[in-house]
Amino acid sequence: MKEQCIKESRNRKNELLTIAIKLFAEKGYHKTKISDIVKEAEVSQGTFYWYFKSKEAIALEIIQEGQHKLTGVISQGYRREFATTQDAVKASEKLFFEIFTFAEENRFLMELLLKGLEGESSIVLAINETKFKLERAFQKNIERAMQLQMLSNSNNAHMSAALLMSMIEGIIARWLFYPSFSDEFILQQSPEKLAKEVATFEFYGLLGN
Amino acid sequence: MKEQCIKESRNRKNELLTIAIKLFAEKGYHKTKISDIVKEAEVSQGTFYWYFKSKEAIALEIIQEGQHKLTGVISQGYRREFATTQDAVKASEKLFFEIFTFAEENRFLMELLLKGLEGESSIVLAINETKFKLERAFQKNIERAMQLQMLSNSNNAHMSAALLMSMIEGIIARWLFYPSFSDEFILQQSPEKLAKEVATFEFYGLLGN
DNA sequence: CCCCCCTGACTGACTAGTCAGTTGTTAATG
DNA sequence: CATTAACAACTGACTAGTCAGTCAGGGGGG
Repeated sequence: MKEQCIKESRNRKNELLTIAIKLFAEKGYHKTKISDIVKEAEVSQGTFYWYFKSKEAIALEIIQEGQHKLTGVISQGYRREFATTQDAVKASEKLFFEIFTFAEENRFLMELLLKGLEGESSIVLAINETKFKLERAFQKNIERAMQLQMLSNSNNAHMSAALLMSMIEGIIARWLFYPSFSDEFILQQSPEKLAKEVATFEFYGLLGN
Repeated sequence: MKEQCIKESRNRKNELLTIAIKLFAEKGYHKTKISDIVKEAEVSQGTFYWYFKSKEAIALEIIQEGQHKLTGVISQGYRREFATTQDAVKASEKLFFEIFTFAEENRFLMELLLKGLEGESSIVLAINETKFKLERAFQKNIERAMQLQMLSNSNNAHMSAALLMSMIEGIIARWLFYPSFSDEFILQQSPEKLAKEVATFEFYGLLGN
């Protein structure tokens, strides 16, 4: 009975979270009213404030959940041992594939993390922290590859990580959030295809392949 | 006298525009109040509405001005004739240098164009249009290089343009808008250095150079 | 006297957050 | 078994603050 109660309440909270993620992503933080959220959840406004201290609080909870999930995805991708260039490209491709798949499955969450939420500064901070962690993971990976002599030491890991992260961000944004933006080309691609394109570009640039 | 009058009024309008650009970039669209803008311009709120129909209107005017300026910068960069790879890299570098310099000189405007303004949908639309035009210019450039046999036809101009644009966006954002983000590394770079790094990566990827 | 530029107090809509009260369930007590 | 208490989950009308946009009026040049 008690179990039942707790379970029920968990669901309520999750319902609210899910709806909030969707609405924030669709309409933006400011344009999403608490009244919109509770209307869609079919609860009263008071109920919202039973589960969340404020509008800012629910946003932060969303971001933190997202950060946790995302870091889980990329933490798999750390390089451990030497590999051939071929293997390295394949490994990158696999990591990108996983990121793109995650993005596709968590479209709204991803939209929030990448677009930014434009809310209170605490929210912006939390989002930047998430991006920062991701970028650092890429950087570590590149540094490791340099140590292992897989990449020339003339590479700048910081810069390359930033460029890589930018590409991933940009492709996901064009792919998922801006239909009608890139002439519907990127829109139609599968995660596999996108991962392959990005990984190839990452290693070989315009001239290679 | 009339000249004088018109000139004066032009100045007022420009003052308001400049201040609005700065505040929108610094605090975001929603957090910038009309009262903030007029306070800094030392005019009354009524004056603002003498020059602009609404808050949305001033934002749109800002975006459109920015779009015009920016397209001016990149329209120089169109490729006309065949060049060696070396020359192509140099040309890219020069274009990026110009874009980065423009960004540095128009920091706030650039921040608005890249970060997005999160305002009314008409504003978002105008911004996306601007980005779209830029990306198309890159694409045209790449296609031209392919026609001229400077690049392999296995390149995907659409995709490459998107990746390139993403890199530029990302680097500018890290460089100008997020101090403390990238460990102060990118922050300290000159436009020349950044242009060189991006151009190298563009052509050679991680493996090259 | 008109018109351009400007004033700033005011209004009205909007919305995050509150609160007094309701319901239903479990637990303790006599 | 009835009674009481306690509490968690929920309700929705209400408040208080915010802010885009208005308007009646004022000066000064032509």
